[in-house]
Amino acid sequence: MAAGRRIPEATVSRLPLYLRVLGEANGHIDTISSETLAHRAGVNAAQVRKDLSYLGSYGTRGVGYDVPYLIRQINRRLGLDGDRRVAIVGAGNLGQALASYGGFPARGFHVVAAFDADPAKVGQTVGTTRVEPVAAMAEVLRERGADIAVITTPAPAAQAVADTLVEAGIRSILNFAPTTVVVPDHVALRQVDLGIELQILSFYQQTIVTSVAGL
Amino acid sequence: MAAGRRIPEATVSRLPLYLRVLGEANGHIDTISSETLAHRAGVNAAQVRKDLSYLGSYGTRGVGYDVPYLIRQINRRLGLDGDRRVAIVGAGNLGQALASYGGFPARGFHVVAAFDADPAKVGQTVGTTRVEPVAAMAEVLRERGADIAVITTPAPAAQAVADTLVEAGIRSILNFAPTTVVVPDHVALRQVDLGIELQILSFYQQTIVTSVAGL
DNA sequence: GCTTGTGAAATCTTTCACAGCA
DNA sequence: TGCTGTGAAAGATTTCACAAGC
Repeated sequence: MAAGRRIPEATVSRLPLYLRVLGEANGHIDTISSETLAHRAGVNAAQVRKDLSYLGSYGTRGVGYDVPYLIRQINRRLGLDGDRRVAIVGAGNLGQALASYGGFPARGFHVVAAFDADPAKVGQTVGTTRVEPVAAMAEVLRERGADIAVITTPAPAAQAVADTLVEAGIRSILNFAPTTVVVPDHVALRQVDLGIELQILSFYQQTIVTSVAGL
Repeated sequence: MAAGRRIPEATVSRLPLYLRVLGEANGHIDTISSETLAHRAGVNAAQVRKDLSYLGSYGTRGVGYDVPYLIRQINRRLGLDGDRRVAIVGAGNLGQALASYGGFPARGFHVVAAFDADPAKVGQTVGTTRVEPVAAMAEVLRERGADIAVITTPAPAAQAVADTLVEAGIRSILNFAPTTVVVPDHVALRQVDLGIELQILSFYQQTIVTSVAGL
């Protein structure tokens, strides 16, 4: 295979999962086999080897993969080596949960702004930032150089918020509002719907250990 | 194809998405074509037809699918016709966000219990229930007949909580804690990791409109 | 005429199995 | 000897394209 190849989508969706397992192993062990990594990630060892082979030949036969080195390679290939600046729109419970979520800084995601339409919320502190009024969004986003926006507003507000974000130059949006938003083609959008998670869980009443997303 | 067949996993993961689109259309239109449904769900029309064909032949040629009827059929096939009783463990911001999330009752998910280890939180009201102490978990779960548990605790507490839930007879667990928990084979587990969502979003800086989960 | 339902083709993904190297 | 890297086989999923039915 070798380093230059385009990575299949299915592989991309598993790499962050490997990253999590590797992060947990890092410091405890120097080297990890495809077998162990696969077991902890809940997938097949051949799959791990094939997935990693799309990045290049970073393992050592007879030994395994060097943990910190592999972490760096995956991060690099996923474009996660630099830091990302995240803005949260909607300072309700979910917005606050995300703003103060400790796992973000460790992965290079920094919450640089939070917004809310409710004047009572403006000025409050969530995580490490102050809540700003939605009216100031375009200006604040530009000032602080936000890369990614997370929508945690009620459904009726979501589309208008998305429009404003796109106008302000945001290129990646993670939408938690329980409604679909429409964005232009150059914007990456991921819709996270917990209702759907619960429905799928209900359907699979039997052992389906699947890592889906990643709080 | 016809009704009796086993539904492919990929189809199962899309049915709740169709359900959401259909729910939004219901009341506005009587009938929907595979084309329209596909467009709103962000997938291909042939895919919608193939997916729905696993449920049986519920469409009408030249017309489309009857919206309320199709909703009932999908719900029935996913085993979502009855109500589900949900318990939330961890009454922090995320737990509170879920407890008061309006989309749950509409989909038949009722939050019947909430727990927290912090004595200061016990007795508070989240959504429509009172927060109970973690020590009372087994008893309260049985009393209220919870089917599904959602873990929204900090990472270090997650495994112990999962163990208690399993002992108490819970068969489906949705885990939001940023760590993997291990459960016996008869328990359905879904791990939702927002960090992974953000990482994948960062990688696909170009138009990828994907519905993943469902808040 | 319009839209479903579905075999068949094309594509993508996973798994196997083993040669190759430390 | 042990474990990676990878072609090739097997399996799953998606897309095509069109006959069938309203």
